[in-house]
Amino acid sequence: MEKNKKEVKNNSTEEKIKASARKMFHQKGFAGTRTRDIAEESGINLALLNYYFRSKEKLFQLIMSESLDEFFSSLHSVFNDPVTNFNEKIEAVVKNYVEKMTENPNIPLFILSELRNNPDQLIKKVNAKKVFLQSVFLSQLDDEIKANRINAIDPMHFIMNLLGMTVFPFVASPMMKSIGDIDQENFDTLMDERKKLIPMWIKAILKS
Amino acid sequence: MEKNKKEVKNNSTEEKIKASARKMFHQKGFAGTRTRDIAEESGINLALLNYYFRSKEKLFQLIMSESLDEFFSSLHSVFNDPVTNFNEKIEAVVKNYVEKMTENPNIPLFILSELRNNPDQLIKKVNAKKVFLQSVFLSQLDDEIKANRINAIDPMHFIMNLLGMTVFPFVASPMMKSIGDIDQENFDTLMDERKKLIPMWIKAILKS
DNA sequence: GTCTATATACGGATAGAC
DNA sequence: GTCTATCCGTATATAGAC
Repeated sequence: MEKNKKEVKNNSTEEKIKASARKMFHQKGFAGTRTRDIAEESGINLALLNYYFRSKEKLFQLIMSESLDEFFSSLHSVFNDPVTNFNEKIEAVVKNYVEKMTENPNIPLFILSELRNNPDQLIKKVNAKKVFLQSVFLSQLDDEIKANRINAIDPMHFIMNLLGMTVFPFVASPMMKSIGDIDQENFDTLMDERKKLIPMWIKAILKS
Repeated sequence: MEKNKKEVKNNSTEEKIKASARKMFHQKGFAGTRTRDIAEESGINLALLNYYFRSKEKLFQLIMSESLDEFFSSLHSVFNDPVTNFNEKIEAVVKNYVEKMTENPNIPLFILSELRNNPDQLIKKVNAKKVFLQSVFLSQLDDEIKANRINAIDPMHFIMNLLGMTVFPFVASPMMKSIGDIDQENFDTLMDERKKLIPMWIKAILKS
């Protein structure tokens, strides 16, 4: 079978380095990762890292940028999908994130801890208003409140609850496993359950 | 006025170094902090850091250990307080953590990101079963469920919701501020509101 | 494009004077 | 106890051969 561009790209040296860099940075952060680790991990020579990406810093920026995209683009597209309704959007966000983070559990903590010292990266990268404040989702939340005569909720409280319930367990997974005395398999099962439960709970909160 | 031991201790060189180390480690983590930064921050000489604490690693372990204590001891004592009831415990935990993290916003992300590579620190330090699994609080949760004939909830889901709603906004504060286009003052106001709201929402979830 | 060897800088830690 | 000066290992980055 002939290889398409994507497949070729994935096998190139450049992509191998990027894949290893992603893995290491996600695991240990910028300061905790050595370029030698990345080189070793990808089986290439250290000099090639600088040949392709110029510096550790530049390579990191690339990974960070892509990670932010991956994390926020799905939020943006779900929240602004014109065809789905309110409930469907909540279900989609939760399912989407739980599955993504089960697959790649280190992304959220990576983003949050690196953002701590460089919050500007996010501001430059993500149009906050379009992602959430002016999203289709938010007007649907408004409609929901009016239609069902339920108490208004500050959108920020709403999103904190939604992301808190969905993302926090992954950010805190070692702590959760320790507190609950459970292993990775138990943890994943719980997260799978939450795909159904969180949307339910979110609705219960709205009605309270 | 005569100074007591605590005050003297707080002014000592040793304590000044510890205070700066705490600040820097909380902000930038172990790998991101240079011993020179700590020395400069505290106005003391770099050599004194090693004189008092032997090594960066040892100093870090000390800070980490104290931070874990601070974070979990309150959880433990609230959850095992024999005189408070179920609702009071929830209110106490939320109030306690919101106030603590408003005062010192970097602690939770510090703990979580450092724990990522050394989960054992937590296991050694915190008796998971006593903090939560065998706590007075958990038996009260059981009673609550039976008495009110509400649906059972896995305790792990419960604690994930409680801590997720309470802790996550602080862990993700740069992201929350960006998404909501708010400043520190707005953020603190929201967090203050959550002291009342989260216990309410937690109850709504239980009844759902 | 890929390698080996190396320049250069940085960070943790200590020796030794005061 | 506190300082200055310095050692030494380590990490990033580059020069230059192939």
